[in-house]
Amino acid sequence: MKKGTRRTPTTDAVEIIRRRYYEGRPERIVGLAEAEANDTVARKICKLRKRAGLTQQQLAKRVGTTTSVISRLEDADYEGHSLAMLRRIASALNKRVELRFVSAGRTTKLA
Amino acid sequence: MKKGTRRTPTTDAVEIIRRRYYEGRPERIVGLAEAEANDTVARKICKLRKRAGLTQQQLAKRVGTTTSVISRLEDADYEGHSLAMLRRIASALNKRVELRFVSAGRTTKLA
DNA sequence: AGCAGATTTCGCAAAATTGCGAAAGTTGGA
DNA sequence: TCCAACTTTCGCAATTTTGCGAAATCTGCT
Repeated sequence: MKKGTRRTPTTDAVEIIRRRYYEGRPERIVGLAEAEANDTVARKICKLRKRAGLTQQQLAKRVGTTTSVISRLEDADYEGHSLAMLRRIASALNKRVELRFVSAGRTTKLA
Repeated sequence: MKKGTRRTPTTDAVEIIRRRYYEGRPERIVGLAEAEANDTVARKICKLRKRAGLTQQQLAKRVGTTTSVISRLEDADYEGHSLAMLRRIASALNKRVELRFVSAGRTTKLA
């Protein structure tokens, strides 16, 4: 990569698109980020809990909180998940949170 | 799985261990969760940013925040990452956050 | 219908994270 | 060494998430 005078020149397609769409418009990024299905995290927690054969109350006890909190976390509209809480839940189920930044659009395949 | 009278009986090793160690001791779980290398998330962000050839300031602009915030997120000792912020960062780099709850200890293999 | 267990919703206080600017500290090159 | 760019640290306000209990809903079963 050459050190650009103004800015690193790019031949990267996604980078070009990004510049067109988001540069100088942080709101868009924030919006995008929010919009992107958190939904999934909520469902994951829910499925995980059910798969473990636990009620919200039982999970709450293990996590060290209450049912209302668990319920909130499992709510598809909830957006406020913190890594800390996700980890607590994972630990309570003998799991571990794995985080990955993958190229937009692409879905990671597991072996 | 049979429906247990009191509680679902288990032959699952990790589940047995979990019961011995954590049941009724939510503090332990919280502790474990905190201890578990957040470190990694910080490094991921840092590497990701550098790989994209950006300075903290440039990333900050894209994300819609300041350098001090980025610096904090990249600090290995920082534990307060929120999914919302991680997503904003991912979006700013044309990526997406993928979250997974994997069995403790096991490392996921990619295809 | 009536009951017991499970989940959701409401409200508010406490705690934690983000926002932001300024100052201090680092790093690399001229 | 000096300079410019980059990163880290500090403090505090603003916003957000968690904690928690009570009441309202929902579900499945008899």
